[in-house]
Order: sequence, then C-alpha cells, then structure tokens
Amino acid sequence: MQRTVLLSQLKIACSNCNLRELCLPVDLSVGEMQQMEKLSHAKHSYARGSYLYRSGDKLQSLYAIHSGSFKTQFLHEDGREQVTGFQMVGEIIGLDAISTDQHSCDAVALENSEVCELPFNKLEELSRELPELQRHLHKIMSGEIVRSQGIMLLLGSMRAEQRLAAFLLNLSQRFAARGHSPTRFQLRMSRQEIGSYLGLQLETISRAFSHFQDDGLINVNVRSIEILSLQGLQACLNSSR
Amino acid sequence: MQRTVLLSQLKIACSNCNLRELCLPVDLSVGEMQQMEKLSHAKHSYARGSYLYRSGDKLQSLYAIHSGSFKTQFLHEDGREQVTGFQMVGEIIGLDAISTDQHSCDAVALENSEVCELPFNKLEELSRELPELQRHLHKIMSGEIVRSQGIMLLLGSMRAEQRLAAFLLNLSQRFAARGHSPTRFQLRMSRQEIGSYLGLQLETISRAFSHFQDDGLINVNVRSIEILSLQGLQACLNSSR
DNA sequence: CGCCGGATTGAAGGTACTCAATCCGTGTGG
DNA sequence: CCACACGGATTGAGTACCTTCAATCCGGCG
Repeated sequence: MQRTVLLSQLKIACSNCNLRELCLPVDLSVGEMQQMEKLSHAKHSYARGSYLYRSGDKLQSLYAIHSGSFKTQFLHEDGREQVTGFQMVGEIIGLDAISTDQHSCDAVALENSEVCELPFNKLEELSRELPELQRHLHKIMSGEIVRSQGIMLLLGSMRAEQRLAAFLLNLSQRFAARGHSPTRFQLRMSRQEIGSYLGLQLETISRAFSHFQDDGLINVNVRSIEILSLQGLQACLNSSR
Repeated sequence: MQRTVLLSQLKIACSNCNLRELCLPVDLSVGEMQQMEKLSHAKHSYARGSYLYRSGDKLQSLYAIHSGSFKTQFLHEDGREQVTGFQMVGEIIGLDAISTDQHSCDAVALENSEVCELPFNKLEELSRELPELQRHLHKIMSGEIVRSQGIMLLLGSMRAEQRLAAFLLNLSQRFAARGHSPTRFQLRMSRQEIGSYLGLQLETISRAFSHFQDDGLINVNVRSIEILSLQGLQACLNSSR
C-alpha cells in the first residue's frame, strides 16, 4: 500500500523514473510535492563501455540508475586501478565527488543504461526544505560508508572462495530486492572486473567458479549463473577461515 | 587570519573544543552564530580501551575527537573482526550509524581521550538552516567514502610493504596537518591492530618494519617511529606492483 | 625477581599469483 | 557458408609471498 504511494511520489521526483533510492518513507503534502518538482532533471542514455563521469570531473550531479548497470573504478597515481563497486537499477552513483567537488573515480556503463541526473545543488537546497529528504540523503551516504566497511572486511580477511561467495550472495540479494530471481541471473561484468573488485586475479575467479560448480553449489556458464544452494554459499562464506 | 576566525567560531560550536572538521569555511553573522550555539553538547572522557560506542548501539550523536585517538572495528557475524580505521584529533566518528540508526562497528579509545558529542538530530536541524554547515557535513561523509576507496585499493592491490608504507605516509601527513612532526611520532596502536587494518598478520607487520629499518628508511623502536626518508617510503609505495 | 603481553625472528607450509597453453563463442571477411 | 581472428574464459605448472606455528626477546608491573 505504502509502496504505491512511494512510487507515485517517485514519479514526481524523477519523471517516470522508478527511483527506489530516493523515494521518501513518508507522505508529502501538496506543497511539498510541488517542491519535489523543482528537482527537475534530465534522463540520459549511456552505451556499454561509455563513461558516465571520469576521475577529475567537476561535481555537477548525482545520478540515479534508471536502467542498466555501471562499475566505478578508482585510479591510483601510478596507474594501478581497482573496481570499487558495481551499481544497478535504483542505486545512486557519484557520492564520492562531494568531498572535493571532483569525482575521485570513473563510472563506466557495463551495458546500455539510462540514468536520471540529480543536480546536487538542487538536491541540497531541497533537502533543507524537506527534512525527510535530508535524512534520506544522509542515509544513502552513510550506507555507502557501511558498504565500504564490508568490502574492507572482505578484502582484509577472506580467502578467495569466501570472497566470491560473498559477492554472489550480495548480487543474489540485490536482484531479489528488484523482483528478479535470486538464483538465476546474468553477470554484467568480466572475470577481470570481478577479480579487480575482490582483490584477486581473473584466473583465481575462474578457478573458484569451477570449484563451486564441482561442489554442486552453482551452475555457471560464462556469465550465466544459477545458484543451486544459497546455504552452501553461505556456509562457504562463514567457514572458519 | 581566516584561521583564527574559524577557531573562534569553533569555540562557539563546540565550547573550548578546537574542532577542525566542523569549522566553517566562511564567516557567520551574529544571528548565525547564535544558531550555532544551539548545537550544545557535552564533552566526555574515555579511558584507554573503553568503548565510545558498540556495534548495535542506537545512533544518538556523532563525536568529534578533542584529544586522543580511537580505532573503529567492524565485527562479522562469524566472529571475524577487522579494524576499519584509526581516528585522531579533529576527526569525526560515528558516521556509519546514520544508515540504519544503529552503529555498525565498535569505537574503542586507543589512549585516554576526550570527545565532543554532537547530537545528530540537532546537527541535521542546524544544517537545514546553515547551508555552509550542510555542505560541510556532506563533505565529511563523502570524504569518508573516498577514504574507504583508498583502503580498498590498498587491500586489493598492494603487497605487504607497500601497505605499511602507505600507512606510515598517511599517518605522517595527518600528524603534520595537526602541527606535529611528520617524521617522528608515536604509534598508538599495536602490531596486531595495524595488521588487522592492513589485512595482514602481525608478524608480517613486524617483519616489514624491520625490513624498512634495515633499508634505512625508518628507525623503529616498538611504537616510536622516526621516518628517515619520506621519499624512500613513497618509492616503495609506488613500486611496480 | 619473575611474570605477562607485546614484539621480534625463524622455519615450514599453503594460497593465490604468474606465465603459458588451450578452449570457446562471437563477429568478420573471403 | 566456412575459415579465421579475436577477446574472454578455462586449465595447468611452477613460484612467490604471506601465513602459521613456534621460540625467543624485551620492557613494564606486581
């Protein structure tokens, strides 16, 4: 019930864009709805492989992913590079830039995708008028901090197969939250990109996939994944070390 | 010049607490200063080893470190635990809790320390009235996201000695920014804690310290550090892989 | 003085990396 | 239509780095 209200508010905030992450957890008055309309924006398309923004670009907007998916990658001075996240429909991208007014990483489309642009100045202005929006924006940013902590734990203390299990379970949850199957889905990223994200080499990812398949935990055919035992993956993740 | 203005504003915001991270980059009117006074707060002391907050605690306040230092540690369900950060004077701690209204990690004093409590509700309220404060709060949160990305890069793609070099150089910068020597300082944390933060075993940390000393890059005596060659550490950090 | 926790050092072993060969699906050109 | 090239994925063998386990050292404190 509340859900449909949220979606209708959403449409106001982001015309015809079912923007989960910015939906407000409360009803808005007519006046407040009119204010939300101020957050006018444009919807843009990005072809697979194209950049939404690059490291060093000035902060203009945050972006809500309307369709498709992206990766963010962080570039070290010495050329080292690492995938720092994979973002899918309904997630917000670009928060890294607020700190310095410049983006600190690249965002690249993993497939043909559409994003809703949310001019950051307007977002700030509006969130001064709508405490619920303010709180929500804060939650999104804080959530990103917590997510990073989880990745740090993964990178710092898990072995290869645990990392991949955690990755697959996380994808599973996120697909489920969007109404897709939690056990059958297509990977949008290469072994190389998964490895970069998980701090492993692509060969190690490939071997771990094969091992999971041998153990009957998953069926994997290149980028098609079928999870046969969520519990099995969870057990792998929780294994002593 | 501006600096002193900032510090005086600071005192208003945080009585007698030279709170760098919340100082505002602009002058405030008399009325605005009065508003800042609304952010009344308490200053509390924490003995070495005591908890500022624990995972699961309800979000009440953010905390600005007035003296001393803390570590934050993240606890996995299965008992795995990892240090996710070391915070020193002037830094803000507790941002992780905004996401779920509960702290997602523990904060433990590394030495006898004092913090200024910043009730989060008041902070939000006030930041609706003071756009400069709002922007600054956003920058602090975003900065934490960027910091996490840097740690992810470190954990995902650096070898042991590079990680320790990065750690020492980061400490050096932070001490320098606070007016201390960038080359001589005391570590506040154990080898175990450094290892946990850097995703390594304590023995590996110890060996890397010894190796740096053999190479003439540092003098280390348990927790006393003297950096002999910042360039040398930087070179180690930048070495091919 | 002796205990204790943290730090150092040594030796052996394991996990993931590196290098390399092969496979496979897709797209391209003859 | 088939051959071929290409990029990504898989698999194998050897190696490097870090971990693990263990012994020892060192400084502080009862």
